Amino acid sequence: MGARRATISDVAREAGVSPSTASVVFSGKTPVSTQTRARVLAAAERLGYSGPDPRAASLRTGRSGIVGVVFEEHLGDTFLDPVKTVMMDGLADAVAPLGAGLLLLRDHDPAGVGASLTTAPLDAAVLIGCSGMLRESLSVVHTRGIPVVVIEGDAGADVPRIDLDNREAQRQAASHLRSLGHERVVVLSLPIRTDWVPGWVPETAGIEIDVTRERRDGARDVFPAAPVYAAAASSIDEGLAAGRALLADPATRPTAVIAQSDLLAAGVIRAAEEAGLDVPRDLSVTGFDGIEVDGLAPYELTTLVQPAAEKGRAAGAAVAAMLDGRDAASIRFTCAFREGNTSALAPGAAPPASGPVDSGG
Amino acid sequence: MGARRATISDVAREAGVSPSTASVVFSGKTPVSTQTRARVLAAAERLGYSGPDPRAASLRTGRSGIVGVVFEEHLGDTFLDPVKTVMMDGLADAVAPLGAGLLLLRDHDPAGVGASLTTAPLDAAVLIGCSGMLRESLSVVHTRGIPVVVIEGDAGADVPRIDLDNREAQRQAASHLRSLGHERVVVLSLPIRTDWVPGWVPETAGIEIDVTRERRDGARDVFPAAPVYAAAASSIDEGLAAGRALLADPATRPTAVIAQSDLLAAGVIRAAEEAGLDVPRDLSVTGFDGIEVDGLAPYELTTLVQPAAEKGRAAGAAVAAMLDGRDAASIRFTCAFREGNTSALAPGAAPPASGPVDSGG
DNA sequence: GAGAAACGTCGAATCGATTCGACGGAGGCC
DNA sequence: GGCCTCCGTCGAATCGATTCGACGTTTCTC
Repeated sequence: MGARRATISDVAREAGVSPSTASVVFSGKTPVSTQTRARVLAAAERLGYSGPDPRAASLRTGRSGIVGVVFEEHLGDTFLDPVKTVMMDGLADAVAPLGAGLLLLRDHDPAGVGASLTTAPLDAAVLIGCSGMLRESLSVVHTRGIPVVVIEGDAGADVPRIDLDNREAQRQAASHLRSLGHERVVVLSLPIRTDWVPGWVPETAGIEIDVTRERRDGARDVFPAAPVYAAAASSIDEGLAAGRALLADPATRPTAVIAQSDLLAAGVIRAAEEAGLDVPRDLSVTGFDGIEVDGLAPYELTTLVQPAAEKGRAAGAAVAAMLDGRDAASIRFTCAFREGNTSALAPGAAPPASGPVDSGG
Repeated sequence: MGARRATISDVAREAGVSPSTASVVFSGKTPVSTQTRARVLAAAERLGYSGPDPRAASLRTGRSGIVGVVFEEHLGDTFLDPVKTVMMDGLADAVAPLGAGLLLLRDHDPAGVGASLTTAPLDAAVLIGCSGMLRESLSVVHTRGIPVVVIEGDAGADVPRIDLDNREAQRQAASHLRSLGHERVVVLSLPIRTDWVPGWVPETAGIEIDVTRERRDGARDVFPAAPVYAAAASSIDEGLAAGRALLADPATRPTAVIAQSDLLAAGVIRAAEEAGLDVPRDLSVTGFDGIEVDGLAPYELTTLVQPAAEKGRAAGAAVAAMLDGRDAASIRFTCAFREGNTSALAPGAAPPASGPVDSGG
């Protein structure tokens, strides 16, 4: 009954060796004779000892084998986004060899309690696209002296970051549309800040979320006057709702929509179908991300393929480096333009003189 | 530079109090005079002390604030399944008030290293549908003396489990189909074991995965001779591939497919469309889960709606209870039958005498 | 055969905080 | 005014493992 769990000292005593020797048997950091090892293991078996207590070990070694991943949203919302899912997978792969696991953290802790950056035993932290609370999270992590890497966000000079050439990539898609003769183009953007209600973005409004701003800028490089309609999230449903709004008035209807995510683009295509428009004949739509959107067949989005898994892996590698005492470089990944069948000549436009776009090669 | 991080003793010394008092200021477990608190906080501020080291605290208290969630698959595969995603969300909600976070763990650790059940500082563990490694995981957890909850899996008598009335629910859908006159019915099942290659399941084959077996049994209660074709995973793509196989030969083609997940069902519907069949006129399809399948409109699946978020929350509640020293009861949730527009009278069948099914009320 | 190197084991210090019984002083009661 | 209570603070023990220099033995080398 009152059976306190066995400790390594108990095992050592049972095996007739010192605690240090027993410890070494489990950690393997120092050679131990075969018979000693066997004796210790047998003693452990007898006592039902299942290896060193991770809590005690982590106090001594200063390592817990835990990498925190900080999201700003509900987990459910996060994992609805295939890009994040794939990225997490890459991240998990990359930290596994470190002997580390991923701890899910929300930086906007509703209750005030809850495992958080402040109280979790972390070796390192990965912040994902948290533009809002980013500064706050960073300062917590910083005063705790925990290595940190940021994916898709600006964290200041000395924090390695992993991001994309959002602006350049989006510019490429926009050029593609321009070369197809499009002029009435609308940008359907991701939220411009957290808790954004879908709608047109006033020119005077600041765009707090980096990704959104960068992609918008890329589109504006080509279409300086393109209005921006921001959705509340990246999903087919949001895209559908936004698409309905954008396509409602035939008089002002755009000939092309530059969506900032594939899911939004898919929603716009559905909205177009609803409105009796043919994609791409009546409306061109471009996406962003390059994921497989279920249920979109036979459409293949014209989109920018981002290396999501690579991003995750790079973040993991950066964490590994910092844990090793080396310092990690920031990495900027490049998206690949992929032409699908959702973009075509603008209605009434003449075919372009040259190739449609500087898409590759 | 050699700036060692400040400890609580440093803070105490700086504030002119004892370490115990300083500790209490941060934990709030004992009343402290306002001025003492202020002095300690000021000292902490001065020294850049960001609160007690979680590692040390967890050694002393025996609590780490971490709940492990064990999957058997790749994270990416797991989160592809909306049911799991939603469940995780419920779980996250339920453990947050405990001050706990979720640590993602794969029980089948490829490298042998990697944070695992054995080495992570866990307060409790939640095992999800891991039928294969389940026993092994359980024994690890058990010798470590960690409370554990199992979702969708049999873990023996003294482990609380959260699951569904899979068999009864599936039987309900099958009855529905029978009452519509269907006789040539095929079960499109989830994998029958890990690493399963899609194909017909021989009658002699054992079904290792509980969910798969229970749902099959439910279907067999109504259609004892229904053949079973098992997919390799729950996804639209897998459903599509399976659907193609099932519908290939017009001579043997079923009039109804009982799919064990909504995603599989969606894939079958796509396959039917490809084959020029009308759903539900030529083919009825039922799903399981009751999630929103993107891109399936205008179809609304006839399916069994399971309370996924509730399951997660229940698991969290069970964990909370066990951490409190109470013991947690097993819970079996009930699915709700929902008739959509993907099931109809079997081709050439007479309308049923009574209502179509004992669906509710 | 003497000295050196190699190998395995041991001791003792240490990681940083928490906890609980003890203790001292201030205020209340009779 | 003396005694009792209450409240806040302090000491010291403890949580369980790791680490590294020291210390025999044994084996190898010249």
